[in-house]
Amino acid sequence: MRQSLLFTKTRKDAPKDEVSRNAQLLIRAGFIHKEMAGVYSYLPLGLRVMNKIVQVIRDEMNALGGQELFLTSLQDKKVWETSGRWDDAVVDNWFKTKLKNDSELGLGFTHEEPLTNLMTEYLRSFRDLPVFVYQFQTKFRNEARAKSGIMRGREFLMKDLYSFTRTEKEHADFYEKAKQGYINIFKKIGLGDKTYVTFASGGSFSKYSHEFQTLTDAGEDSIFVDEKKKIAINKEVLNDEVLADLGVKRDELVEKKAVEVGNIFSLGTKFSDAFELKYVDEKGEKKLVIMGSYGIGPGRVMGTVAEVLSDDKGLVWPASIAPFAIHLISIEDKNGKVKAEADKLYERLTKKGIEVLYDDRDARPGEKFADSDLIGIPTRIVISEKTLESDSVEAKDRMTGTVEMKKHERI
RNA sequence: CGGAGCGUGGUGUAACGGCUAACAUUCCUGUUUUGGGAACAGGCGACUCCGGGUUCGAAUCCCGGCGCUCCGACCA
Repeated sequence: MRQSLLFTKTRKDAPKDEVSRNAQLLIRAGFIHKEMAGVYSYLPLGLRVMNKIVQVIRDEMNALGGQELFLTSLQDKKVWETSGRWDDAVVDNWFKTKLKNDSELGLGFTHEEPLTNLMTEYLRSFRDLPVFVYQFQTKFRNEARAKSGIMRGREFLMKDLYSFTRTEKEHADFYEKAKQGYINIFKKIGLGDKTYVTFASGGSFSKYSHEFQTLTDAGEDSIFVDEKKKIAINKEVLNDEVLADLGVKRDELVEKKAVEVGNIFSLGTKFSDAFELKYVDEKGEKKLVIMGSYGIGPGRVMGTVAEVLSDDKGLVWPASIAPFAIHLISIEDKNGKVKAEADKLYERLTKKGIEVLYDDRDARPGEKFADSDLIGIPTRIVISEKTLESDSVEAKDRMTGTVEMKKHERI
């Protein structure tokens, strides 16, 4: 797209009411807009990144056999009373509202209840299982304190997948596949090196759950990392028993700050029991479905990338989730020759399906370069009088800073 | 929810209880300029978060709200 048409502007200064690096950079570069504490709108550049992240996740969920659906935000009180989670004493971060006739509704903070309830209508036989469904949905959580920019908001997008299986074995197999899928996702998104599969509290149906923790001081969790084994233990569950289970030694672990970018969790029969989600097995017996839940917050992932991969000049997006592949910058001359060439190149690349942000603005080079560094598109291509002399363009890698002159036809 | 700090043009800041609320930046007009946020000239833009109070006089002091940030608590 032509940058002259992009309605957002970059800023030199971050707003003073944002301290977190992710919010400062994303706001300065025009990716997000703060509506109120913990509530951010996504602007065109930010939405592009968000959609890229969503697509990486979606591909992996589909590869796991996931079927995408879209549940509602408005939640029926009765459904939640079935599991006992309507009560504010049990769940303290509900947003609740009312219909005109005074009946109460909630805004979903997760979706185990409505989905389990929905499934009772479709699951009958062992032949109907296993089933894996997922969605990208806005979650609402009335956090006592929002913080860290888009890392912990009151309204945020979440990918949540739920597994419905027949046996513990079937569940465990899928759980492992899902874990691997998550590892793939964070690798593709560019957080692989810094993201650790972390053992965390498992609840009543399994000993452990697994969190995907990305190392950053901006995180709010403390984890103990075993760098050799590439695993970690959440501080909350660190004890001798866990160390023995995992075969790691306390003195080989290093405590680090991290942010939880995903987690996977065995639910056992907690919800299927509450909703009587049963199937008939081969022998004609009714059995409870075994469930699991698997979450990733794309917004939090975006914030984490902004925290972890940025530098003092601005954002640095990995190619897989960058808003555009190429930032084309023209440094114009007097006779309009550069502009004509830049226009041509832009059209050519765009026709090939390459995503290009074309800085065609009537601005000085310094401003264009500064904006380009701030926005953080992986490859910057400069076309100017100078490059035209050698019939080439200059390509610069945002992450490494490597500059290369490329002959025009090679582009 | 407990504690701390802060609310002044779009943004970042300044202003002793006293003149028309100042500066920078952004934005608009024009001239000029074009490889790292150029220069010059002119211009737009603020009931100083809201409501009370003290005072001859409040951005400034007091009280009450609301909002934002940070620390803690919380956090499938």
